[in-house]
Amino acid sequence: MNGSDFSQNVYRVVSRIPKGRVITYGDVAALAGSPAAARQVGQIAHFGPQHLPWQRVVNKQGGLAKGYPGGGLYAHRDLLEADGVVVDEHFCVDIDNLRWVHDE
DNA sequence: CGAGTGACCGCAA
DNA sequence: ATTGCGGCCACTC
Repeated sequence: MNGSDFSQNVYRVVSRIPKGRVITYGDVAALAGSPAAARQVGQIAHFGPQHLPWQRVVNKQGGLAKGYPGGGLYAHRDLLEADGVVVDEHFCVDIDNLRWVHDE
């Protein structure tokens, strides 16, 4: 039906991320239907809709996006803290504790 | 339409 | 621990 269900799926998953929670690119990709398309999630985040909370999407290490607009990690960090997420001086979040798994 | 690039992940050496 | 490679899909040249 659509030329890119994957993108549509990603939009749906990301838009469902609760505030104060984070998710990994790999998890978004897996929920979107392609567990190995984590890379694509980043591409969609950059070219996709800007009204989605991409700030809650981080990598497996809990590290923030390097290519984030505005100054990369600095902009990303501010947005995460605005959501109530704690970011350390190494631009890492407590992924093991805040990781959202499409359950709540 | 072909090739290169990219906000990543996982495995092998 | 680090480095290298393949894989996935969308976008730009």
